Amino acid sequence: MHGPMAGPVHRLPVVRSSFLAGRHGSTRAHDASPSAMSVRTRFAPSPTGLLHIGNARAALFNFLFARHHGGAFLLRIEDTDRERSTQHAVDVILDGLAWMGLDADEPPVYQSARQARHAEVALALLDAGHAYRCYCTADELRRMREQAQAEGRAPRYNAMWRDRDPSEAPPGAPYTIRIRAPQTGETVVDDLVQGEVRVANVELDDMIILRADGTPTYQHAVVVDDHDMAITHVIRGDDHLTNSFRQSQIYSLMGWERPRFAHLPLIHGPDGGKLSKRHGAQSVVEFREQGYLPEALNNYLLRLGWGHGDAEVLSRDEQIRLFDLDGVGRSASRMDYVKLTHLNGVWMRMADDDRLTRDVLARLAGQPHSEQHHLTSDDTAAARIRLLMPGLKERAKTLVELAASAAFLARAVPLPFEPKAQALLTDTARAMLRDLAAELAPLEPFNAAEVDAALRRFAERSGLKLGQVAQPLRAALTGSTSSPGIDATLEALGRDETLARIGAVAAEGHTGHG
RNA sequence: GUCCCGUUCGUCUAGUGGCCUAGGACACCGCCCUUUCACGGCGGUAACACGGGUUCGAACCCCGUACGGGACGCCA
Repeated sequence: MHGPMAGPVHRLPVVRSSFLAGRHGSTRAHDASPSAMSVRTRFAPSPTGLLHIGNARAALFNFLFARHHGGAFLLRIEDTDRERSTQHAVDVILDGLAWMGLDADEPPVYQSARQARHAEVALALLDAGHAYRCYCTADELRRMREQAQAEGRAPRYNAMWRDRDPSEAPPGAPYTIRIRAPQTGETVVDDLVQGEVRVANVELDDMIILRADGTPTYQHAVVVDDHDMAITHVIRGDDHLTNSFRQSQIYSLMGWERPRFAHLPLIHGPDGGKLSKRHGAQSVVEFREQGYLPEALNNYLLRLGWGHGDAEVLSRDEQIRLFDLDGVGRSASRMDYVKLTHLNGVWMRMADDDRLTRDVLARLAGQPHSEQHHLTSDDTAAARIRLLMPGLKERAKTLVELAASAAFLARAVPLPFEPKAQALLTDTARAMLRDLAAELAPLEPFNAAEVDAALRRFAERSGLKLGQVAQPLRAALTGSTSSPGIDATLEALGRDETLARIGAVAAEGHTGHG
């Protein structure tokens, strides 16, 4: 029945209805569901060594849609282009998805492993008369397109082998298999985002489904795989909208039920053009390196092109509860790094202090430090950073900023000073700090409350404003003019380190002008 | 070139014929809080692309124009 190429049937495990019945009570019926079947979505990237944020957003929407409807989210690696598809490229995608918290519910499907099945379906179409052999060479096709375009027509295949007898072909000549597409009427796709989109069938030509070397084309492989994986909703980028017309034809020729389609508007750069390197990060690994939290990137990507009332900051649970396709906009949106950064600040403030401390430590360890600024032992630094983290995280918008703001806690005297901090350390300030040290030394316990009380006491006695005491002190202890509250900063540093740092500055002033 | 899609503050959006003298968020400006810097609070500037219809009434419905985007491979 099938041609010689038909190999073993790689039919994927299709969900058993018993498995679905009564699972998680609320698989409520929804307009978007083609039938009573449980929702199954997929993310199908081709491994190019990059997880672009456009793709990441598509993955997120597929994930959220599946979860919202109590269905399954699957992953398929479209690695039919063997040259570009390395294991490393696949790992980049897997890592990125894991970091984003978008785990698939079943093991990933590798498209390259399913070529026999793709060929089997193509041959079935051929046997049924829904497809035919085309003996045109690539060169002929190219000329055909050029001529059509020159005459103001759409660059299409002219169907020259559609009704010719294969015996007219040169013996032994290589051939491709083309679909016998309808030449009249129109193909309609009722897109869940774009609405009803229709195109006249004369605009579509007889596309190739099996190449001369027996491998499937993208359009064909996608349809066969989506069908075998029992995908109910194909949610992908807008750039695939016209593909869905051609893919629809394969579904109807095979007599398969079509999935519902949802085409998401694309993400542009801040200037409205294509997202490119000069705009900033484009891939999720870059965002991770630049100190963004996955919660923030998820939240931002969700709100880019989707809205639900005034909701701005959404946890994963809220996202799942509120997400649906009717909230997706129809126009392209621009990437706004500033807003992403703001959202990252919001999520950092809500983040767990231990987790942030670990990340900061890792970032500090990875950064080269100049030789004259030695680091204290990791344990001491970790304890100080963890203690001050509540104040630190309030002042940073990325993990990179957070690490930079925490660096002073990991350093040993002498500290590097910012120019503004240096300027605060005048001779009078150094003298004042010597007196202050005497006030601080006996504090017991050496905590924020005691430090605060001591500073106020000292300022009043010296006839100084709090700021006149706190700012030079901050400069001496941190090398900078900004930090968390000075009382908390002292507590994090501890008595010994506080006095050592004041001493280093005071002594320097003394020798410098003695 | 052909086909398809889109258009509300600078940006992301709410809005599905009367609730809109168009709401929220980021950014920006001002004030408050304050030991710095942030956070936070209060207030402000700022938009329905344009032109025709339909309707008692239009940001919302229809048509056209302009602008923007996407697709047209033996790539995915």
